[in-house]
Amino acid sequence: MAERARTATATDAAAAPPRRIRRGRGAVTLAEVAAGAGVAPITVSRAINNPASVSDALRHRIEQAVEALGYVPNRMAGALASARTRVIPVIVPSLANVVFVEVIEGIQETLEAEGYQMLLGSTGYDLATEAALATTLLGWAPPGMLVAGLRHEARTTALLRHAGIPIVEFMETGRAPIDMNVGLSHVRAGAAMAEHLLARGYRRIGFVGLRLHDDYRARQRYDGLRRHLAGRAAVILFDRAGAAGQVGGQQAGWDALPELLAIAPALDALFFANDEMAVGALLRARRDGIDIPGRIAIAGFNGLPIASLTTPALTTIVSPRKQIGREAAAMLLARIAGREPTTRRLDVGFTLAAGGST
Amino acid sequence: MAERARTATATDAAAAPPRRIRRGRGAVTLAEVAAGAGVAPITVSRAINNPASVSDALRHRIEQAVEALGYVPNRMAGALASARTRVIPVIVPSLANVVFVEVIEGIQETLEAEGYQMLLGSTGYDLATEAALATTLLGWAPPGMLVAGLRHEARTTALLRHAGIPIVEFMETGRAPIDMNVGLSHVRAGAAMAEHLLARGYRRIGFVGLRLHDDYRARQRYDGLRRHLAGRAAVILFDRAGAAGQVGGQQAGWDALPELLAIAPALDALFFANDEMAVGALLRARRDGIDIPGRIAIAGFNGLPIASLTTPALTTIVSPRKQIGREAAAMLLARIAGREPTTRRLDVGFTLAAGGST
DNA sequence: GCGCAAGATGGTAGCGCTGTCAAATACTGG
DNA sequence: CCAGTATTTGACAGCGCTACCATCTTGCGC
Repeated sequence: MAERARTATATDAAAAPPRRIRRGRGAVTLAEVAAGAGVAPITVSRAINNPASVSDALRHRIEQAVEALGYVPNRMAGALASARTRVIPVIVPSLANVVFVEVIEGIQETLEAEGYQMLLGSTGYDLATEAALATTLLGWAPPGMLVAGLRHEARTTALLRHAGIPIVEFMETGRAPIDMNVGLSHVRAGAAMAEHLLARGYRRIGFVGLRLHDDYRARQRYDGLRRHLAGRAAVILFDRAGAAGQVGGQQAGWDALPELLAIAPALDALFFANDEMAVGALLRARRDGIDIPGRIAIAGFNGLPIASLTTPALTTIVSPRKQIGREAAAMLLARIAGREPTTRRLDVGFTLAAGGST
Repeated sequence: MAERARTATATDAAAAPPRRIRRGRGAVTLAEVAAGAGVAPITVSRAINNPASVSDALRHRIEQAVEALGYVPNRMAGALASARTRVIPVIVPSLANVVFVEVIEGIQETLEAEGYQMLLGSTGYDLATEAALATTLLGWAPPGMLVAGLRHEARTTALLRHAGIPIVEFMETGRAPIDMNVGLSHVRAGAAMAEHLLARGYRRIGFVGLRLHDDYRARQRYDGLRRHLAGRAAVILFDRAGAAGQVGGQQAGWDALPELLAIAPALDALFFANDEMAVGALLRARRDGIDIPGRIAIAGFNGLPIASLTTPALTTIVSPRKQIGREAAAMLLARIAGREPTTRRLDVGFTLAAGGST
């Protein structure tokens, strides 16, 4: 401080410039703690970030000063100075969808264990929003980043590719990830359900989704279903309208069931884009006295806990959502730590849980 | 840059100190953009943060340079220099609980509209974790903070109270908030359900929750129930064990129903801590052929969409979750902007949705 | 008791950006 | 064409912290 002042004075000669007062937010700074403890600022920094490198006596004195003054380290200053942050942005389409929430929990759990913090952003299934979000979040100079999905605007891909940090795209597997990828093949999941429905004798199958342009993973399941059934069973796609950012929900399934039965009475099975819709349909069938699977079979996707509690139990495909989150975070942390993860492309797979609904 | 070098040389005389090289993360900086566009750094800063204050020609040139170099502003440097962040931390107990997710959506929506970013932290219903989280998050020098609940450790309360920023505690109403408060009275909600059950003729009522020490809001509903029923009906509390951080779930309700009927066969109504548990119980009743409400009545809390789709429809108390989020965020933003919100204590109320389950 | 290694502490200079004020330029009316 | 004002641009310092290196203690072997 004194040094700085001297230099300034020398520069301005005897001008004695009016000392400008521009305080930060008035919070206690590390320098004040240092003054309080009678040590240099750098020592306080060390005592906080690497306690072992400071003698017991000093560390104790510093801790007392920290306590007494209520010092809270300014992470931004620290991050700026060290060019290191422990904040990792996570971009997902929506929080309204339990599926992402569970993945996030897996991520959170893993990041937290390593002392990292998650910065969450949601796009509402809009790729332009995603691009903007990616830019903003990169501005926090994160050591890595987690993004749901492999589909992005070109500029988002370019931005992330050139950010020079490890990136994990999670949820679905596919070709050409930006960097790393964890998920499952939704196309194969659709095919697996096709095989199941085929085996149980269904031949006129409807796929029911909401806003499939947004929910392109559901669309991939449909593609897998359709291709697998080609020539062996009839498939109809019902891509229903809905509010933006909303790709499921029990109400949607509840509403869909009677409408579809009216439009396409010959259908013998319905594969819903997700369990919530399927459960909605099951509940509707229960209320309206529609026999499941006698009148029509119902299947879902995700393997939510409720799927096994309905009567009949819902046939669904169980995705290891929490595992996706854990693996994605672990892979990222490995790379951040300079280690190479076991693999950069991980397919966590899925299992089909056959219930009484098909 | 040149200025700085000159000063240094003057100080060290002709020592020609070995120019120390400590680059940041190698990202493009504002200074480089400025050089590219042939303007001063501050002008680039202005062009980005307040485009109107720069002439069209320059702005255009700068935009091109930004584009060409792929410049992403370093938010931390900006925040440090201006002592202003647009990141607002939100602390919730858990993301596994839809209820908080919906509140978060309301918050997110409102913050985003004003150009603020949400930094999410979850405590796993642990107050010590909450304290640690609050400290960490304050380190980002946020302009305000949102915290779920009114119960904290003393040090958390002290920390937040002295942080000198507006704080909103949301979810429940109660006395002595740190600063502002938005929510509903869970005690009154419990009383409202008591009144409803009484009106329908139930006199032996069980309250079923999971880890009520963690889920103290559910406990408040129980307290409201118990007090309202005192002398008019018998009340039993079932505080069931469960995994940490987990205070609901359909499975829990599914498991509870037969156990409680076995333990306390004389009960004529069950008020579950939340709709998920209640729905689990309804599904179990459906599978086991237990008549609802004939054998026993079932009620829940939250007003999740599924409550109206079950057969019979679930009697529940609808909490305006998204509204809580919106109001909390709005209140905070008002204070941040220096305006005084209409009120610092907002009770958003609730409504009882009577279904066939009671 | 001395030389030297290891450990503890401190001085200095930025990290990349913006607030403040000053200078330069453009614009207006007479 | 010029003073006077409004607008645009720039120089400078510093936000709070940590990397880097220098310095000062210690402890230890001989």
